[in-house]
Amino acid sequence: MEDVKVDGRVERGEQTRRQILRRAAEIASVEGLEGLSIGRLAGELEVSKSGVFAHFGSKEELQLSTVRAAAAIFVQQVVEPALTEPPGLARLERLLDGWLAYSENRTFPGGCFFYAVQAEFDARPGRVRDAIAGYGREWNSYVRETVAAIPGITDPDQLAFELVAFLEMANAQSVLHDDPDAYSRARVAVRARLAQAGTAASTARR
Amino acid sequence: MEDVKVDGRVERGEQTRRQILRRAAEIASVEGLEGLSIGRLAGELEVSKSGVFAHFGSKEELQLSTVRAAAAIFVQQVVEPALTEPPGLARLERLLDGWLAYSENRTFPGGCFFYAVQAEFDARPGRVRDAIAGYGREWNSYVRETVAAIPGITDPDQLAFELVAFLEMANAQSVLHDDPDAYSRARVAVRARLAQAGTAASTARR
DNA sequence: TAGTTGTACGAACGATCGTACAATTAGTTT
DNA sequence: AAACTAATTGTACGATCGTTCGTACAACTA
Repeated sequence: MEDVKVDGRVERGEQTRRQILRRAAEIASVEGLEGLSIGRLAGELEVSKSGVFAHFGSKEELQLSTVRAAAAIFVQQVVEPALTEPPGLARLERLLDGWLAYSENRTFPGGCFFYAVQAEFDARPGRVRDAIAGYGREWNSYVRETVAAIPGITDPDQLAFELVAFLEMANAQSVLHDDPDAYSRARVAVRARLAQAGTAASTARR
Repeated sequence: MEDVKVDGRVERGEQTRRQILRRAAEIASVEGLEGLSIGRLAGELEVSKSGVFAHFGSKEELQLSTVRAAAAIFVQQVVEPALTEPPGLARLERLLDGWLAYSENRTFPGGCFFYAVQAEFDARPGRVRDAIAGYGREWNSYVRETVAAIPGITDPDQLAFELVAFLEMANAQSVLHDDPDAYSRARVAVRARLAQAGTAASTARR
């Protein structure tokens, strides 16, 4: 085994850091990354304000670390389960179902973390926006490639655009209007769209 | 003519108020309704902080007024042009095109005002959220009814959900990634989905 | 002309923001 | 046990937040 940390001090520090970031991601999914305040975070976690601050050195770094932490949770919750399926339609369906479950289960109390912070930072320049946009591109291209691995798909870019649109719409409607039906509408939309793409593919194959 | 305001004082006040709200809606589309600060607004408009404050009495009231002002602009920009078309497919297409133009033209510098503030307030209770949710419901039901007015449409709720999803996705992608192609993808998606609904309708009619 | 109303202003309020720095505690190494 | 190191704390700072207050002045009414 490598990387065995025997130093109890840094061990404790890393645990504190993890707790901070977990709570930070929860708060940010509801109040946004600007709504995140170091003082409030410290109060809720019952640690000192300077203790929280020392872990990151600046508010921007706290925001960036929060985004990274949320991305790790997203990958674990949505992307990794889909990787157990073989490439193709099965993996795509698992991916989309996983996303809807991730949103519906309120992995983050405010619904999808990235929906919230994307809308918050999409129009203001800076490192936080760049990080969010980077993860967004990664997610888009992962969906596109998963779609493209299905035989007979003609326009994976277009199809990925539409599928992701259904997911985000479900999240938005559910959180804003407390409407659980949004998810079933998204599932209906996904199923119909994939069926359409499937028949188009088999028609083109003739 | 009714409502003739001859009082130059309130006339001047209303004009100031309009200027404040126009700028407030612009700022909020980029920085959010919480990013709106009375001091900053006063600074940019070169009026006093207390002058701005006096118009609304509280920050929450300023936010509510800003939402109402943005809604009026939205209606004028998107809803009203569609009303010149007769109910049916023509009106729906005009409505969706109008929405995409409203977003693409950056009527608000941060893209669609309601996309921004919806994501900001969707998970926190209060009067601002209620107002935003109310306008969201109005918009959804207006799209649904416009869809339902097309002969042969079977599930207007589902179709409206999908169409609005394409619009919001285009706005989100365009603003975050500076990707103008997002709008053409949305237009492709809308056209294909309407064609699909149309053929389903004519098939069912046989 | 005298009195009243409405808008805008400047100054100040307590609270909270992010940040800085020295002191302290806990754990590791000699 | 002493020296050292890393995590955490307490105190303090300047800036900005929303809000309150008394005032100035223009515009209306009588």
